[in-house]
Amino acid sequence: MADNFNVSNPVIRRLPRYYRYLSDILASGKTRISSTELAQRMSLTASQIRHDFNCFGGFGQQGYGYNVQQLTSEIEKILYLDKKIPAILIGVGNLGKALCSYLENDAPGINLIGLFDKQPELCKPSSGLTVNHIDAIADFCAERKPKLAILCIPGDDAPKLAKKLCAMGITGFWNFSHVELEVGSVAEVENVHLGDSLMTLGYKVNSIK
Amino acid sequence: MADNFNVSNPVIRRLPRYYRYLSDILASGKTRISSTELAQRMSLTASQIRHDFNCFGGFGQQGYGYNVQQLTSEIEKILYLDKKIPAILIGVGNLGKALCSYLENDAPGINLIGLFDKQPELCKPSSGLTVNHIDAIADFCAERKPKLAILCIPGDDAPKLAKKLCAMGITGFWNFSHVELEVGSVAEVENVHLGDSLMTLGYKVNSIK
DNA sequence: TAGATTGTTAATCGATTAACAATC
DNA sequence: TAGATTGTTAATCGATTAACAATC
Repeated sequence: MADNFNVSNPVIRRLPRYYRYLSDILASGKTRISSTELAQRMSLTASQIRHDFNCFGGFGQQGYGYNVQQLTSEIEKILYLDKKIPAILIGVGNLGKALCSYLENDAPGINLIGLFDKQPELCKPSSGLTVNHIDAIADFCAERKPKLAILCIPGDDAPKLAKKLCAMGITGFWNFSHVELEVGSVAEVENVHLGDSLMTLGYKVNSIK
Repeated sequence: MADNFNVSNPVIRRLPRYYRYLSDILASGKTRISSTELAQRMSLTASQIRHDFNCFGGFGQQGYGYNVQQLTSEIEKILYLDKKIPAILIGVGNLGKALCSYLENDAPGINLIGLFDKQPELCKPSSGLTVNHIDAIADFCAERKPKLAILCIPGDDAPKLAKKLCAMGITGFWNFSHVELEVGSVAEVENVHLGDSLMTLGYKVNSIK
């Protein structure tokens, strides 16, 4: 109902997790669920769940709870999973290939339309898409108008390339390079810093008494 | 100096980022830096930086700032990057292979000692390690005592396997499967939910006015 | 109607920021 | 000594939790 005009980052980051759990619950055949039960399953508080859902208008019914089907589909809409964002992937190395097969199968809200690499002849395209030379990217963007770029390239090259891609109409980056992009407010950036994630885990494992 | 006895999660999650930036600054030849300058570079507040560092005892000097070399090495110690945690990787598909080559080259604080798959004969080991059958994992753990497991397997199999691995002495999971593990308090879990990350980005990109 | 459970406001908690005395 | 900048405490801000009236 209401649109995302006042939604905090912590809430946004919880939405995909709600969606995952609710999809499973829906698949299990359950038709209704209360905030209390969902909270138990997800290790959250019922209060937080109701609070979160109410950012978007409230999908429940007093005395009943939430209809699983309806709630799932509402969150699906909030996350725009029905719309498929056209995306390109740059850097078809090991990681790039892994992401390709994920994106072509069950990735949510995205449509991979182009692959690019500095040395396309070295990349065996396991996917249906051919790998283009990176110099072809400007023409490709002008014609096909991708909105999202997935960066699987070495860190040093990433910031410069990102800036260029912004000028070509890219408004979102899924960044797997090990550095941070400087794109100001013209694009959204989601960093997947595997090194940071691993160091955090290492810290915790080493800290176990 | 002081040990990690009262460090909040947000602080822990910022440590790897500090480490990345400081390593770069060190490599650039700069020998001292103030909290104000570091804050500008990292888009943080100087206050937060001083606050964060003081969780561990304070590494600066009034009137001077921080010695880059010393600060970097302190954070390196805090993150235990000198210790290499012995780790195994399970599921040598596209993603598993990508992580292998990352882990064998420049991954921080980890030492990959074993690879496992349900169908090892189908996995071309691009690395120096051979791929073992997953049934060999118990014997391997008994002998080599890995502490960390990297799960690159389908979601459905992950929770059951994780539980078994806990019993084999694993105390940390780097989880790339799309479900959450239930390991109670016997192990640390760091989830890399690529789907969640992508949905968050999709939400933001679609929300741009 | 009575019971259940939401939607929503108020209270609490924790993290971030500001301020400044300590001190190099 | 004067200037700079930390370490640390206090103030602010925002997110989470608790409480309860609304209502199905």
